[in-house]
Parts: sequence; C-alpha cells; structure tokens
Amino acid sequence: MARASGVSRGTVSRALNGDPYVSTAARAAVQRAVVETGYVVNRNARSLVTQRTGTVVMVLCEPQEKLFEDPSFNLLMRVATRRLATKDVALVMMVAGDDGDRERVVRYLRGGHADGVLLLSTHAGDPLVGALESLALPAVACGAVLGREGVIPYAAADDREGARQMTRYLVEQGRRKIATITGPLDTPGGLNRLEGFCDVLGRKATKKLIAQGDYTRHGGYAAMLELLKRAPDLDGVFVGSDLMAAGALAALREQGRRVPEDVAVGGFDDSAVAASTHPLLTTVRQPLERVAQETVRMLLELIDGGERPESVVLPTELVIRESA
Amino acid sequence: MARASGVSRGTVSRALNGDPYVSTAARAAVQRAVVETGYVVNRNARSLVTQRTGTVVMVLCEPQEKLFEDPSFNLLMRVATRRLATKDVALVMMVAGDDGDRERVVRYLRGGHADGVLLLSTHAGDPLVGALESLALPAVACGAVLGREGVIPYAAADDREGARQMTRYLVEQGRRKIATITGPLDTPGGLNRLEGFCDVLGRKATKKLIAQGDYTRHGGYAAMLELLKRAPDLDGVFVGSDLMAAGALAALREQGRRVPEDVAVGGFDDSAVAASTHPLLTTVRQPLERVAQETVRMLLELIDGGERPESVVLPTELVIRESA
DNA sequence: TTGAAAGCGCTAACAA
DNA sequence: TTGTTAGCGCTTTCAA
Repeated sequence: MARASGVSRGTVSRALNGDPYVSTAARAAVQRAVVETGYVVNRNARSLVTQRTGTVVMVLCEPQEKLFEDPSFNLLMRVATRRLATKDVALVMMVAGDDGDRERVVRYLRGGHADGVLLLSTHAGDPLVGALESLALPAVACGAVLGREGVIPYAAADDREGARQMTRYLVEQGRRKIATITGPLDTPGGLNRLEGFCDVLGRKATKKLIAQGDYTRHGGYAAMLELLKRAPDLDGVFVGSDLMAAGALAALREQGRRVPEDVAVGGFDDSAVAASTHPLLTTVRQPLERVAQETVRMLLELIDGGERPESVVLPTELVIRESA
Repeated sequence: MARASGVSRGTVSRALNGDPYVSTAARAAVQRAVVETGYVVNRNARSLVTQRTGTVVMVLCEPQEKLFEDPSFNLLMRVATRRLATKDVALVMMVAGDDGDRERVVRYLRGGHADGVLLLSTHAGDPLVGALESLALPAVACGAVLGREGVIPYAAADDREGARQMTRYLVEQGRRKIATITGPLDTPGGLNRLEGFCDVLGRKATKKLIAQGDYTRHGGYAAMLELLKRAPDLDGVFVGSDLMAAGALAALREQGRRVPEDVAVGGFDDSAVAASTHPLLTTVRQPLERVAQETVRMLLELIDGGERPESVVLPTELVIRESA
C-alpha cells in the first residue's frame, strides 16, 4: 500500500485518518492507491494499537420472546444505529436473557470487542450490571437501571409524570373506577408508571385495581380478564404499554365491553401498535428518538474519556385518539 | 504474563490454546497466573495473527419493523447463539433494512470483524447478497436465497410440501372454496408456499382467492378483509404464517365469521402465537431448531475451509388444533 | 510535511 | 517439551 502510493507507511496512515499534516499531493496519491488496490484497513491491527474497536454493543437484558415483540426496541435500535454511524461506529446487538447468554456477553466484552455498551430493559438486580461495572467498560442505559441509578447514567422518559398525565385525563373524562395494568415491577417503566397512577388516584388505587403484565400483548390480555373478574364495574384502565393495551382491548371486546363507552383505555409509548388498534389508542407519547439520541451521546462522551454524564429525563406527551 | 507464570510467552500461548505439548507443571503455573493477574487475551492481537475473530454475524435482511414481530427470529437466533457458543464463537446481530444499513454491514464485514455470516429472510435480488459474494466471506442462509440457491448454501423447511399438506387437509375437511394469504413473493416462504397451495388446488386456485401479506399480524388482518370482500363465500383459508393467521382470525371475528365452523383457518410455522390464538391455530410445523442447527453446522464447516456444503431441506409436519 | 522505526499483544515456526 | 524469534497491519512518536 505504501509502495502503491509511493509514500511511506506513516504518510498513508496519516492520510487515511485525516491528519492535517499531509500534502495535497500525498493525499491524492493515497486516495488513488486506495481505489486501485481496493484497500481496506485491518481493524484488528488498528484496534491493537489504538485500543479502540469502533463498535458498540446493545445488550438486551430480557428473555428474547418478550423483547422482540415490542416495537419500541426497533425504534431505539434504529435511531442508535444511525447516530453511531455518523461517528463511524458500528452497533451490534446481543441478547442476555439467561445466565448462559449473560456469560457470553461478558466474555465478548472482556475480549475487547467493543468500546462501550448500551443497556436495554434491565431488570432490578440483573447480574450483568455488576459484571459490567467491574469490567469498567463505558455503559449507558435506556431507562434507569433500578438500584444503580447513580452508577449507570441513563436517558429515559418521565414515566411517572406520563402516568400522571394519563390518569388525570381519565379522571377528567369522568371515569370513576380506574384500574391499571403494569409492566414488571422490577423495571423502571413498570414501577414508575404505577407510582404515577397512584399519585393521582391516592387511596382509590386499591390492590384490586392493579394487575401486573409483562409488556406482551398476551400479558395485557390476561391481566385485563383478571381485572374484569375482580372489578366488573370498572370504567377505565391505564395500561403500562401499548402492546399490552392492544391485548387488553381484545379482552374487553371478547367480554362485550365497548371502548370507550363502557371502559376507557389509555396506553403508554405511542408506538406503532397504538395507531393500528380498534379503536385507535389514546396513549402517552414517549420521546424514544430523543432517548436513543441522548444515550448515544452520553456513551460516546464516556468512551472519549469524559466524566460520567448527567442522566436525562425527558418529558412525555398525552396523545388523545379514540379509546379514551 | 510470561513473567508471572515463570515460563516463556510461547508456552503461555500454548497452554492457553490447549496445545498438547505443554507439561502439567507449566500448564498449572499458567493457570495460576491467569487467576492471579485476571489476565484476558487481547482478541485483537490474536485475530491479527490468526485471521480469525471468533464471531459470526447474523444479518437480518428486512426492515426492522417486520422482523422483530415474528417469533421465528427469536428461535432461530437463540438456537444459533447456543450452537455457536459450544464452539466458542459469539453471535452478533445486525439489521440490513435499507441501503444505509446494508452499507454499514458490508463495512463491518470488510473490516474483518467476523468470520462468517448467517443470512436471515433475504428477499430476491437483495444487493447485500452480491456484496457478500464479492467479499468471499463464508455465508449461509436460513431459507433459500431466491436466485442464488446454487451459490449461497442454505437450510430450510420444505415450504412447498408443507403448504401442500395444509391445503390437502383443508380439502379433506370438505372445504370447497379455499383462499390463501401469502408472504411477500420475493421470499422463498412466500413463493413456495403459494406454489404448494396451487399444486393441490390446481385451477381452483384463482387470482381472486390469493392475497398477499407481509408476514405481519396487521398484514394478515388486512389481507383477510380483502379476501372476504372478494369472495364472501370462502370457507377455508391457508395463511402463510402464524402471525398473519392471528391477524386473519381477528378480521374473521370482526366480520362475524365463526372459526372453524364458517371458515377454516390454517397457519404456517407453529410458532408461539399459534398456541395463543382463539381458537388455537391449526398449522404446519417448521423444524426451525433444525434449520438453525444445520445452518450453523454448514457455516462452521465453511469457516474451517471446507467445501461448499450441500443445502438441506427439512420436512414439515401438520399440527391440528382448533381452527381447522 | 515526511520517513524511519518502535511497538501494540499475540501466535507459530524453528531450534534447542 | 520449551524458549526464541519473526512477524500479523497498523499508528505514532521522533527526527529530519
């Protein structure tokens, strides 16, 4: 390569990496040689010396079944991929659903294959988080890591306030008996949205009116049936995710309840499913694009040796459609 | 590291890589030093000399939205991850949904980050395939790559015969007017299942009775509505995937058709959704675990410098539940 | 602005 | 069975 362009290895390297101290002539010669020989840098060799791999791993801390069903992950991943690409870093995905997976991910990371980690959907007490901390690898989470909020910086929607917005809205619509279907309570979305619900309803948020789902469509369906059994006279329900809300709508239809006439249904996320349910789902919009953008920014800062960045919490927005 | 264990670098390397020519004493010394120093090999350095990275990329050739909704991908990925792990190779995932994505994947691959590629859900004429071929990187596909069957080895279910099984079954059940919802016709599953359907029905498979879906739940829903409009008297439908069948069931219910009394519904895949529909879905079981196993085996052979392995086509099985 | 040279951490061929 | 040595392909001082 140095020979092909008639300059030294050092100059080639400088030209390729945009070093300003390269003459126009040399730069042109290198450019030409690259085209002629179809040259591609060997990233391993580069990594060996720079200690950088140019790749970031997005780790999905969730049994795969659930994960993939949720359109939010798509969006998060797509946006992150794009943002990282502008800095010329690749995003790869790994799933850490069980112990075996987790060990593999840690091995991969310890092998020095990545410069940083983007954590998705961590549950409280996930052992992967501890492993990551001891690796001292830059890591940022989408959504708080319960219990490690001070350690792992994150970007997240304001789940609690979002839940309040929706619950308040249901109350304002004159609903008297409002239930909720939560996500898993060891996730920030599960926990904080329930808290927001309780903030508004106070003592009216009885245990009977709270059912736990698992962020899947089927989980929402099952939880809705359960709620109808426990409180047949409920007239409103705040569901902790759009996908679960879609399941809840199916259950309500099956049980002959009209939405929103008999029961008002509010979702959370404003994901693609919200726009394809019957009736269209009234929901809380999460600024997922911005969550992804911010996480990527923070991770890149961390990788560049910056201080631990401040976590950011982004505002949500009520989106009123037909179901409430 | 060599110093810590009191032997030479060469011996350390041999001990770590399981070379038989290492004395028990030396091996023990190295082992101890590894524990004491918390040593981890630098994979970049190793890759630089071995020309192996120990990672394989699973490339999803599909706009992400569709992809992730389908439980089949989960299974494929989970099985592949596990099989590869036994050979100590990591599986990472990348999505190639649009041109930008594709370019990124190719760059990553050209960067020498992976030893091989597992292709998922390629569409006919996907430019990525050509790029991959010119990279001369080992590649194997789950499901045939339409148009490159002779070039990219694959493992797949016998889609055509599976479709025949289901269609024959519907006929045997006395259904007289059977329609079908296909997958995209530039995918092997879309095309071959339609062909199997036509094999059995012959001239009765008129254009009016064929609607195209896109492997999503919503696509199945929309296609079913369309079919009901075009042929209100249909009494059976073979749907090219379970997820689309779930959508079709919703459409039928909405239109007041009973399943299976008025309309018999057959799916394809036997994925998790088939067991959670109402009524439970009669479907065609695809041996996806074996597909994943075989693809991994073939890819590993290829990576080890073996000849281009024979593609394998695996038999399907009719699973009778409630919907037909 | 450039070339020369010194490694990055590892494996593999060779000699002992 | 082991130590020695020569790179793998690249970046990055250091001098020039």
